[in-house]
Amino acid sequence: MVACVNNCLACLQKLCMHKVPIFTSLNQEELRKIASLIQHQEYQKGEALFVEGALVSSLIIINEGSAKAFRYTSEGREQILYIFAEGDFLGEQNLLSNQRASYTVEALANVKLCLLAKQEFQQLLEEYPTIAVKIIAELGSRMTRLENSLQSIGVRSIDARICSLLLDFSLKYGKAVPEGILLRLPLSREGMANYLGIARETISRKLGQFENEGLIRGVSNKELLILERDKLAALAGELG
Amino acid sequence: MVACVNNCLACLQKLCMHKVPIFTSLNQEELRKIASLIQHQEYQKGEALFVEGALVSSLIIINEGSAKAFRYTSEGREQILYIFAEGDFLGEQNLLSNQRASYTVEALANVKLCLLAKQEFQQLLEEYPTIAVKIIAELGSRMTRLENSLQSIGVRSIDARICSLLLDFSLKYGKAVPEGILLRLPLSREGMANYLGIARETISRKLGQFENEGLIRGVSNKELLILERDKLAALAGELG
DNA sequence: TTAAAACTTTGATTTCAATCACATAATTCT
DNA sequence: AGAATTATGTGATTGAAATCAAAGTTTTAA
Repeated sequence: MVACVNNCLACLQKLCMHKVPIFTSLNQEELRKIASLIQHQEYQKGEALFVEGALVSSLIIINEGSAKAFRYTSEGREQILYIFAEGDFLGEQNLLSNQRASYTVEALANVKLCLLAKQEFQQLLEEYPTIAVKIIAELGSRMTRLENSLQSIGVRSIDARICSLLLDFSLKYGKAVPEGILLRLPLSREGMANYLGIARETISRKLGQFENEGLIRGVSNKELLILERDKLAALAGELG
Repeated sequence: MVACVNNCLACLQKLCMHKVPIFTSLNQEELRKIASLIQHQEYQKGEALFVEGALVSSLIIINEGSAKAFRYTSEGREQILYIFAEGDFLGEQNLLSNQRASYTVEALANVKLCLLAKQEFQQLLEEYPTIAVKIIAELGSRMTRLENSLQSIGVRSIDARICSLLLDFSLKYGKAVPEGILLRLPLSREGMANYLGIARETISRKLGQFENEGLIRGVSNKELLILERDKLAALAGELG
């Protein structure tokens, strides 16, 4: 018996539920129950998980990979609103208030998703009210992130905004190495430009400038090394 | 008896609870119960309801007046994040996830507040789980608004951003009059500049330009008339 | 493996809003 | 009311990033 339970636990560890904070209040028994309700899907890089205006019918949890959420501005530029990574969930708005998706979400790399159907999700909320509180908390922190973006996009100095972005990425995608922080960029130059609302060429130039100043070093196109984290933070204005 | 109930109902109408969507699922009996828990406060124009970093101990509902939420950018500029109006609530993050306030909130005019203490609020959530769902829904729509701001601030054309702002304001603060929409601005020129992340002088110039073009007419310093809503919307890029 | 397509860098030029400086208007205070 | 303070408007100048243009580079696909 014990062996079996251990076995099951081991198998649960691999599931998205363990990566997502909204389920942390549940015990093993409950998690197992939910696990049986979860569906899986995979998308290739570049595919849309859903598009603006869609009615999303499941809670989507990212189990592997990452995705960007964006809309088009009136100028036709793509404005990126969020980068979702492993453990993030999305689609909750559509499930709880019946709104249509307010942005398109597209895979930045191949992604594996865990899906929880609307009905099951709503039932779950009734059964475990603590989940609702967790969701409110998570939405709160997501709002804080959005507020940060809004603030940093409101900063006029583009240098500061780019530094903020690099530091942001370093927290999520960086690995400490002897020389500094090695960073695998989730976005292309164009993507970063769209995230910050600036021109692609400007990112290139600024990154080049930072490299000349010895703050960073380009390793490959998609990887860079942060050499002087502190100076970068100072440039960013200690915003985070 | 009936008279008494009517009386009580009449009195309830005046309370903030009726202005705030999170309580709409409750019946009269329940509302009355909550009403007894509510405290009142008033702030003068310019006073801070709370400052960034504070531990807010109540759910705050705006019963009259309006307030701005802002932070300082690394450049020392005030970046406005939200304008709260009658019926909006705030402070829920601090109550549910014990975070400190991530912005300062300051009265734009004299405001009357209804306060619901943390304990009572949490108890309420347990008693009426539907309130949690309402809150999630409301947070969702607030996020949508933030996303809109983020998108519109990401729009490079400043004309478009100003038009968006005017149209936004017209929905909340505008009255239809024969000539168009009469708008009492909740923010000064400087405030608008801080909301959009641009210079005060630029707002002045653009507003002047729009007036020359016949899109708007300045009535007084704080009031303006939108003459050509459609053209304004076209300039805004139909964003809303 | 090469060809094509997509992405990136770099340079030259232009544009538009920030800044500076000051005049004018509107509020607030006593 | 009148002075003081604060907010707003306008012109001149500057500067930084957008745009345009074109050459490299990397990735993808055939």
